Amino acid sequence: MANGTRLANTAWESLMSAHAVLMRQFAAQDIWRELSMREYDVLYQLSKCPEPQRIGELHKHLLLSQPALSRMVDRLVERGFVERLAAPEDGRGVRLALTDTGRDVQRRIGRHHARDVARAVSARLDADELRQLEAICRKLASPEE
Amino acid sequence: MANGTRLANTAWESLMSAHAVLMRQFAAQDIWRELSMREYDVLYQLSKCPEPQRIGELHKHLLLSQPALSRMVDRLVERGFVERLAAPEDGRGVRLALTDTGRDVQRRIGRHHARDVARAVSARLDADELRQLEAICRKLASPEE
DNA sequence: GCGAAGTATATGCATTTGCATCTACTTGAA
DNA sequence: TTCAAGTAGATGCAAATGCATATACTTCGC
Repeated sequence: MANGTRLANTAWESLMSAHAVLMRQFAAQDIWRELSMREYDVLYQLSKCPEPQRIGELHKHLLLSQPALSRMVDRLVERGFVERLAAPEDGRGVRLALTDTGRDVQRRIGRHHARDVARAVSARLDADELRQLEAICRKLASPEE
Repeated sequence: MANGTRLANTAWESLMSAHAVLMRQFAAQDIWRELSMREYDVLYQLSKCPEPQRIGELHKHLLLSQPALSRMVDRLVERGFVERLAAPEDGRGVRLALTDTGRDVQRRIGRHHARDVARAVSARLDADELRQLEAICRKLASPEE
């Protein structure tokens, strides 16, 4: 294996590993009664957009198949957290918006989760490292040049 | 939200996002015919240990519930990639080992996957950034001090 | 405009997952 | 020893997931 390949793979593996360790730690917290982590993820993504968001757009940010997301939205709608709206320019499309209840739940759980994230991450990295990590991950997530 | 909290959360979110973007990209590759990514992950973890590994140990490195892992092992055993061995000092325990076939499959797919990882990651980060990322993620994955 | 090809989302169905619980074994204290 | 409490892993069952495909719309070349 070429050295560049090894370096890239080692870095990726350590990222995967950090992801797994922390996800496991967050999942163990007792804040996921009302919403599973995946459901929270959907509500969180929606909470970030001022405008109702297209399902396809939402899908890009989640590790779920499109049909699984479609059905997850079914459930969230049924539970009154999300509503489906028609897309103005595309008759096939659907836009999703948080309901007031949905926004409340997201905020409440988000507050606890953010605290857990800050605790876990800040216990291991200092501010400089956090800034470096963010910059590097931002590049990693950017479209390939 | 305190600044430290925000910084930590922003960094974590960018890591999540990088993880999602790249996982999606890797999943789209046409190399997962014989093994799903999750199955590959199990075989890969096993391939790293010279000794047969305990299920509980394996479980720590995977984002799967214990029962889901137990059944995944069932399937991998049935397909001839893994074998279950008794644990020498614990009658409840099970140790897992790759079969020769399992090792072959893991290596074959691993070769392709490593190439994809190197391509994707190296297109976005230079060697210095890779080393920083690895160091930081290693700290992140370390047990809390 | 019109039909073929393309895209956004939904649905049918088999498989996989997680939660609760069970079994079998180990440990530790009296 | 013996037995209560603890741990490793397996199993029953309902719910969530992915794959293939259907449906409803849009777009593009003619």
